[in-house]
Amino acid sequence: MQISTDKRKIDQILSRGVEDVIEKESLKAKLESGKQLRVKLGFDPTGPNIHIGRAIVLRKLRAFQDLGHKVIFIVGDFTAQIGDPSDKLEKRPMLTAKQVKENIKTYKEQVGKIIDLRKAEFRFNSKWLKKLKLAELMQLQESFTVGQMLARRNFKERFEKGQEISTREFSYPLMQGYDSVKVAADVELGGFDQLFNLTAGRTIQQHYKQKPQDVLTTQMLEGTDGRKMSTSWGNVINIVDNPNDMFGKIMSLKDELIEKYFLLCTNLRDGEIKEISRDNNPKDQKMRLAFEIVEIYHGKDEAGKAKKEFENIFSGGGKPEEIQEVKVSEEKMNLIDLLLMASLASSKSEARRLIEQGGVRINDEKRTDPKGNVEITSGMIVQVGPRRFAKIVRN
RNA sequence: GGGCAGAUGGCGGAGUGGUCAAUCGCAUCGCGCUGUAGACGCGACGGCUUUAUGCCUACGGGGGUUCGAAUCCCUCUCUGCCCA
Repeated sequence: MQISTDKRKIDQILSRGVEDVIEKESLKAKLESGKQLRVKLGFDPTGPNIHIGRAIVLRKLRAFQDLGHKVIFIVGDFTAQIGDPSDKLEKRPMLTAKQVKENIKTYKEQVGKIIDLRKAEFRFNSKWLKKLKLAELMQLQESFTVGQMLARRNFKERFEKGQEISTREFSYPLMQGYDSVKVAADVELGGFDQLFNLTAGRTIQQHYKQKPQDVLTTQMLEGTDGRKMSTSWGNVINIVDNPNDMFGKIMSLKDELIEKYFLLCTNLRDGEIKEISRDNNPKDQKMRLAFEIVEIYHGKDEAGKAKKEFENIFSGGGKPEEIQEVKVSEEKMNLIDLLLMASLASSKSEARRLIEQGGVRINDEKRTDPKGNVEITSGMIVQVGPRRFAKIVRN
């Protein structure tokens, strides 16, 4: 495989969406040398889905691959169980083997949406970490002191706040570093929150008489509401989200984040992004952004459809093309029960509240009587709020 | 091993014997407005019903005191800090 040393591409790799490079000169020289590099990236499958925040670094990995370098993707199936303390200001729970297995199911497929797996190494770190003997682990532990560990910001904060830190959490960076040794990485990528783990890899490689890897960290992407992107916050855009959801979530993005999303999540050139943000109001910028991102993961056709759907429902107040159908056998039903049956409310109290607050419509007609009965006709549309629909089908 | 502090709703965090289904903030949901599911404003936000000064469940688990406990006592579990 021919290695590209195109200066502009290298420059782009080292700058766009990049937070920090250690050591920049070294990495630049390596890239320009024309030698094939071993570029490592690892994800712990702590959840079943990869979101577009994590995709940033995957896309960066892809950029290395496009230059002809060897890409090594590591699934942290073992480390996921240990729990990476990096991004948490609280203790990270350990996952069970079963949970991890469940999460891994579609991982390869998701990663394959971004990098070319045929040319990549795809590895599981349980393969070597599981076999690690206690004596070996101790040797590994010898490479770090408690002081060094506590220098890390989130450990320090937790320590000072009097929150717990288990020594198990100290082992995490050691294992990640050991991965680097095992795959003999020249470069490791990661989100900026991974900085400590990544540089730990350098220390550990040297401990094992390898040359320390260079480290490239990418910028972190906030979730749609401006807070850290996190599944538990519900502000996450997953790369497997269906086109309509993905489009809609991007439209709900905080205005201040538009340009950042363009830079980190799309392939548009820097200049083009500047033009878009100069010439359009935030809504239209977001329409474009949403289109670009959906296109990356679902293709142009789907992106076009999602755009239309969005305009139809939200700009036009229409209904979606596909509405979930609910089968009903009664001729007449209490409105509350109908909402429950259609999963448009999770309890009777909630259903009642929705009705009283004027959020419920049947065939576009507002219903405000919580005790009211509804004549069931096949094909009738029950709507809650602006965007939740169900189609009733008699059987 | 000893001492001290703590465990409250999805999260943070008030509340120290009745007026507590529990102030407030975040998140969520509805309505209005609009540039959209953005921003802003208003409202709701445990469940159930006979919608009521109604019933049930809930303030880490169990037991007790009391007419009455998230609040007091005992005990268990978990966590933090300090001493050894």
